[in-house]
Amino acid sequence: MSQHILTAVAWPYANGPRHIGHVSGFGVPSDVFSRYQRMAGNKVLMVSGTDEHGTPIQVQADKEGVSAKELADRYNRVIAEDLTGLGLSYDLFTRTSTRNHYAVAQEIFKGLHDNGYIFPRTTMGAISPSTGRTLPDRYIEGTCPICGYDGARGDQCDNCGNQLDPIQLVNPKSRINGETPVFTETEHFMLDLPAFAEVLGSYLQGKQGEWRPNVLKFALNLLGDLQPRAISRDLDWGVPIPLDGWRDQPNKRLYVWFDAVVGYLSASIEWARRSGDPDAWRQWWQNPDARGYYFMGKDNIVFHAEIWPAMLFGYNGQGARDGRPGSLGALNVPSEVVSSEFLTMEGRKFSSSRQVVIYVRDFLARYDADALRYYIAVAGPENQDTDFTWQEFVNRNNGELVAAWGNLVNRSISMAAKNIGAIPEPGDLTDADRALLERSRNAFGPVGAELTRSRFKNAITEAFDVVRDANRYLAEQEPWKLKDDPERQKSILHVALQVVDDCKTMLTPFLPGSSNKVHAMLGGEGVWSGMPEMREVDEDGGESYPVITGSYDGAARWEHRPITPGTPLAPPVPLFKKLDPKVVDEELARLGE
RNA sequence: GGGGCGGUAGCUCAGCCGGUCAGAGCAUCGGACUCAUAAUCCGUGGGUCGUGGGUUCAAGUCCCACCCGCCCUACCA
Repeated sequence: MSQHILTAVAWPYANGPRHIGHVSGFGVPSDVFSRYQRMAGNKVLMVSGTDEHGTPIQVQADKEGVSAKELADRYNRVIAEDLTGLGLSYDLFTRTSTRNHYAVAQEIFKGLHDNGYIFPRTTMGAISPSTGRTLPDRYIEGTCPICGYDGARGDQCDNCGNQLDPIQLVNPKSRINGETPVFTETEHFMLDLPAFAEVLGSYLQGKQGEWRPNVLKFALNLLGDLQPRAISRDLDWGVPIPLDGWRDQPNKRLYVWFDAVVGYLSASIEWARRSGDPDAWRQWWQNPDARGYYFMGKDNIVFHAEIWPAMLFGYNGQGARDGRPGSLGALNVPSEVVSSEFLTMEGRKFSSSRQVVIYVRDFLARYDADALRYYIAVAGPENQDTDFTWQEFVNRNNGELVAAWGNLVNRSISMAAKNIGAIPEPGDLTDADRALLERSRNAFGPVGAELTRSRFKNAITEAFDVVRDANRYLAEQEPWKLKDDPERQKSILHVALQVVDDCKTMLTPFLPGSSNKVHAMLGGEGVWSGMPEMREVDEDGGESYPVITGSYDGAARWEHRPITPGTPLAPPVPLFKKLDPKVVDEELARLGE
């Protein structure tokens, strides 16, 4: 049964290039999932984009002497290029600075406001005197009033660990430019999260046994202490507040997190419009049978398991104050929130400033996308923090990707091409032949089941078990010794090629680029698994910007597919590059300290 | 300070509701093979499952405390 599946991928923040830790959290897992779901026959809509508003981008732009928009333009493009290079199959990867996004974010705000879930409140805020902008707590530092440590930040003292308010700091200073912040009354809008305690509670309870326990436990725990949360800031870079008297205020904008989570919806709407059917998004957002899967790193659980559902409930009129759905109609809340843990780099936290980092761009300049995808799938932070080391990367690449899978493909096709020149016709099959064929064919079920549950490590490990069995089969059958028994040799090679084809199919979600190569090497025609492309678009003739999109309805299906004897075979080219162990030292030398 | 997650062989990691759970891959060592990017295949050593208590007939697997690492900590005051 075909199902509509929304793959909502966390929006990378456009204040700089993204590193491999970022894409290990949201990028690769969401793409593996989406590719599998498409192969399984479901209608996938995979959306994301760059998150471009907020103070950190403004601060970075000020530092570089450019406007926030210019900075966002630059990194939007860089990030889009990188994600395309990784082969992430977005149906639409857009950005939050589009007119469409502004309109949709404002619509959600209005819907929540109309239903009474947003209210104003006067608070004390720190303002930068030179810019008039909100100075976020963590950009203020001073002397800790509790322990006297003089590098305390406005939100917390790193020395004594106490949580602070910036107004408590002795001698507060802006970390941006050293000026003394002014504490002044300012009016902001608050989202009334307590009004959703009940509906969120039953929503989350209903996910028991379905979501990863760490996500659910975390979200349930937050329920105990829901407080109204500010959804506006004193800043000129962001989405204006769509209320009379506020709309035109130059220094009031929606808090970046509020508009960012709306991006899933606005991107879906943008996608629909570009696809020629402006209402197509409704199939993923309003069809009760549709499912929405959200992928992110663990730092984002609160927004996806708590706040975004609350916003949707409020928009639908399903909180404590009831209400009615906004003009878009009632919207689906997330079916599942899939969170990754964190990747560390050679035992340390990623840090751009300390050069403890490898950017996606730099990685792809030297290594293949599938090599990184493989590493993240098999050794990434799926259930706990994991460590990326160059040694481990080289080991995995050379010992597993190249030596096990790449070599199986190469030796099988090579022998068949050399001896027969085509996919051979099998003769009578032995027990060993049938055992391997069944083993391979029967793997689709369990591997697919793991993929459905987002258990990617288990899935790829089980697929690789088949690869190992195939290598063992060849070692036992020794087809290279059967020059005087060509019929038996043909049968063996037929079996080997069939299993290579099965493995290629099962590895497609993880390794789409190399699977396409195997498809072609085995004489397959047409597109096997579609790859993303960047395209320049605009809004009604406005400024153009890049998006990632693509046609992913290739031939790939999640099923055993009989190979066709007689299909001509050419000598194969190696699937993957074997890495010189020296790259470990070279890469380590690039890291800071 | 509060909440959460993790600490399992040299390395990277699997181990849902307690009872073949002490595992996989790589690395080491020994052997086989040569079709293949010196790849593959077979065999082998190695861990008191962070520490200390407790519950139980039985605990990496549950409870408590502690140590270490990581994530979150809005609003208000």
